[in-house]
Amino acid sequence: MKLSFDALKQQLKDREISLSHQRLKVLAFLCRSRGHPTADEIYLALREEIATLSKTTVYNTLRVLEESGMVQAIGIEDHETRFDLSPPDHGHFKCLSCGTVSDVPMDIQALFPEAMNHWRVDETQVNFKGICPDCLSGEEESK
Amino acid sequence: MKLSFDALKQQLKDREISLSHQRLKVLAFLCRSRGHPTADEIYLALREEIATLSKTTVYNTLRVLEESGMVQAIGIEDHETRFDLSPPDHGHFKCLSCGTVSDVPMDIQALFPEAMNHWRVDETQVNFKGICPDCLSGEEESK
DNA sequence: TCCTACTTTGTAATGGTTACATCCGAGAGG
DNA sequence: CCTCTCGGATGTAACCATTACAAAGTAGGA
Repeated sequence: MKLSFDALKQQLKDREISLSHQRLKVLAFLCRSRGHPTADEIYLALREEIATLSKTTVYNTLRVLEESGMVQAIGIEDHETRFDLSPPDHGHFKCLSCGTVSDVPMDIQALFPEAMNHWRVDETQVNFKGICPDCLSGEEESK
Repeated sequence: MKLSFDALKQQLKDREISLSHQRLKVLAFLCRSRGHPTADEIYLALREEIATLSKTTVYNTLRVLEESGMVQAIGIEDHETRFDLSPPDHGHFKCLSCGTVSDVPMDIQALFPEAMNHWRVDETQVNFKGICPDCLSGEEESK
């Protein structure tokens, strides 16, 4: 369900964000990344491609992408922000056992109560925590 | 819709958590607090009553209360955890203008997709961000 | 009173994130 | 080519909420 890299490049152009080498790399990594990487994971992975990459650049880039609406910061964890490229039409589930963060398909746009129509909602996040099927079956086996 | 302080004290007893002076004070503060205070706000407020209060104690207490299920940690902000005493039958809304965090009544228990019945869900959080009515009307006036 | 376990306290460390000063590199204009 | 300019990239240092740890206090039981 991810957008293609070329489509993302076009989005950058449309928003008049210059397509620097580093920004394209961060975007490409988010594009091919299955999970929801942290800033540090992005930094460590891209460092192999760009030896001079700075962590500040990763944070700067993520902030630019977030402000432009192309990337969403997920606050499902206590001391780490994860980043998601997908359009915000789903929730997130964090497994407390293995730590994986998965997508949960659902219509999060329809959640805000209509009765509160005097509020302007810019962003909606739905976060679940629990145990994923893999870890659940593992627990049963170990009994 | 908050629980009474006495009911909370009884909950502590039921869970075999000793009712130390500091823990009762933290609980009482959460009880009479309208908003969703941060650990630091709790610390600063209670410091006037307990001069020797340590920040570590506040964090320890909040962790005990959270693990017992009496308090919920809200991760709606980037670098600050807020704490909520109320039962988890509502979402939260953070105003990006004034920073207030409000309750949003809704049935968050029914959110998880039935199709994912192999997942064990322990916790659900729904976080909205946007502009509250007060700030919206303020913006209009300033035009 | 002594013993033991639990709680509180204060300080030091941790670690993700940001501020800031500096450096680089591409494009504009000469 | 040269130089000027400006946005982006870099690295270091700082920030700050949170946690680890060790020491000191406290309550209850024998």
